[in-house]
Amino acid sequence: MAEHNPLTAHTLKISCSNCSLRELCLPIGLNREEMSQLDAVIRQSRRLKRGEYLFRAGEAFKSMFAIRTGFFKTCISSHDGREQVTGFQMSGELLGLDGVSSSLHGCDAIALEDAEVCELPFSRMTSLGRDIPTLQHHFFRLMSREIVRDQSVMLLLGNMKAEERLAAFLLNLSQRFSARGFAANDFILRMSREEIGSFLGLKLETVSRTLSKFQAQGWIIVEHKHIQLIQPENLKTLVGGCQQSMPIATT
Amino acid sequence: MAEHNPLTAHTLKISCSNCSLRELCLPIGLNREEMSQLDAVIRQSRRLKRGEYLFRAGEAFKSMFAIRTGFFKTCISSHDGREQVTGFQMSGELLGLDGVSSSLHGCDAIALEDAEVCELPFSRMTSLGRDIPTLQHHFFRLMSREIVRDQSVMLLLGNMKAEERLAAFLLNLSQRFSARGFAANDFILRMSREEIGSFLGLKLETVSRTLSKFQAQGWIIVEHKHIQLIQPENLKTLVGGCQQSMPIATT
DNA sequence: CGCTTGGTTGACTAATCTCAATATGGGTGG
DNA sequence: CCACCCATATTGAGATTAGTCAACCAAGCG
Repeated sequence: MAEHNPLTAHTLKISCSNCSLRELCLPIGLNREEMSQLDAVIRQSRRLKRGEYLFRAGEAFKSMFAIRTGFFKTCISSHDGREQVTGFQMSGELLGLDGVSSSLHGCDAIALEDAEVCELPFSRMTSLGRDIPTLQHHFFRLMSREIVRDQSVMLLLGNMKAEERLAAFLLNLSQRFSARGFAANDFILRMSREEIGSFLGLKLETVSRTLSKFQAQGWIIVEHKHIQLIQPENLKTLVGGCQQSMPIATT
Repeated sequence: MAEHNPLTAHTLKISCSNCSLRELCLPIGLNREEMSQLDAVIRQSRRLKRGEYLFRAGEAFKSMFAIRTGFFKTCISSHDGREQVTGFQMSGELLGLDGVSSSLHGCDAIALEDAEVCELPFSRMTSLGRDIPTLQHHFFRLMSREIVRDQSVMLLLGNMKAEERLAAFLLNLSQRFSARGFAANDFILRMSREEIGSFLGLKLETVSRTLSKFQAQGWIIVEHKHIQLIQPENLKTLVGGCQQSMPIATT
């Protein structure tokens, strides 16, 4: 599956030693001096317990957050209480990019399990970006990647049927877990059926039914939140046709 | 309707004299010297005829484009030919922000009427951004605003019914026309029913039927592409509950 | 160990899609 | 300038999908 999968969140490649993700620095080619400047800007990590808010829609935006460990959801809510989950984020991904536009956070970010994040103060990052062009460019790319991701979700929500959405969702998680060195075909869902449904534009019953259907077909095994992909190729066939056809650079 | 309406595209506030949108420069407070630097970077405008592609998904990304006149759609297509319109852009708005992430354009941009755009070479804009912090910051805001817009569309596609989507769509157009000094309640649609449907995640027949229903209720008058909002307040009530509840800064 | 929350399943309903027939208008070429 | 044609839009009827409501079950937690 391509890296810019419909559901992939922006991958963080700027983290540094403070975040114990030092290796991810190399791709953007910072030298030792620049690395230490970056280290100086990144604040010590913050711990959250399951269910805790990292930030809420409407709060002042000062920082982005890089996830070291844990699993998050972001969501926006409408006046009458409907909630739309806009994404699920895991370690190595970045939260809060939407806050830049208005200096207010545009969504809630909630930990779905105990988590640890690094805070990246935005103004210090941008001024550092002026000294380190590769860093600045990298930031633009991260934001742009989020736009691309969102548009793929629009494709999903606008064009795909329930089964296709679920299949795309499972394959996306699979791909992201495997990119982090976890098993691609055997993982634990961190979110409820309702949250999956909200993200995919489906009701929780439909999510549940569709998972059962996949299981009945022998494609997956569902044990509560424990999912095993037995025939991921069938899921891929299902999604195949409705994926984005754009040539993708794997940068 | 709030400025960060579900469907509002990023508004361009960086244009300058080359684009004959000089007044829009002031909000970000560039001085005379900075303005002329910006002018030097912006390329002469390019004209497109209706139906022409400004860029295509997969093409090398070198520039963003500011729309001077005309009306565009952006869309992504899936392997099996389904097309998702991801947005409609009008004068003063910016196209191409999604190309930064992979150095390839992520969508097609097609003129829905004869149009004129300014080209903003990306690398020159970013290096200028390093000299002019306000400009750099403004770019981050524009990209972030696009993320916020996309997420509102996700809310729309994930949670709203056909009537709510159409109402939100009409009100959004109304608000954007009026922001440009055109009539808020009397305008011409530049796009087909099918394109509206693709954007809203509906079939063209549903779009047509829903418009007819609004007309039967006396809320609007539909004459082909000519739309008049007679009772916009009823449309607002319809959308009211499902709008984003986030406190919005009007910056 | 019972309670609460989350998940599954079934029967029914409502919304939207699909297919099809029919209009309508704009554009083009004679 | 007009007539024709094609693309676009409207409307209807029936099929299909997903949503709703409700019952039941299982798990985790105090």
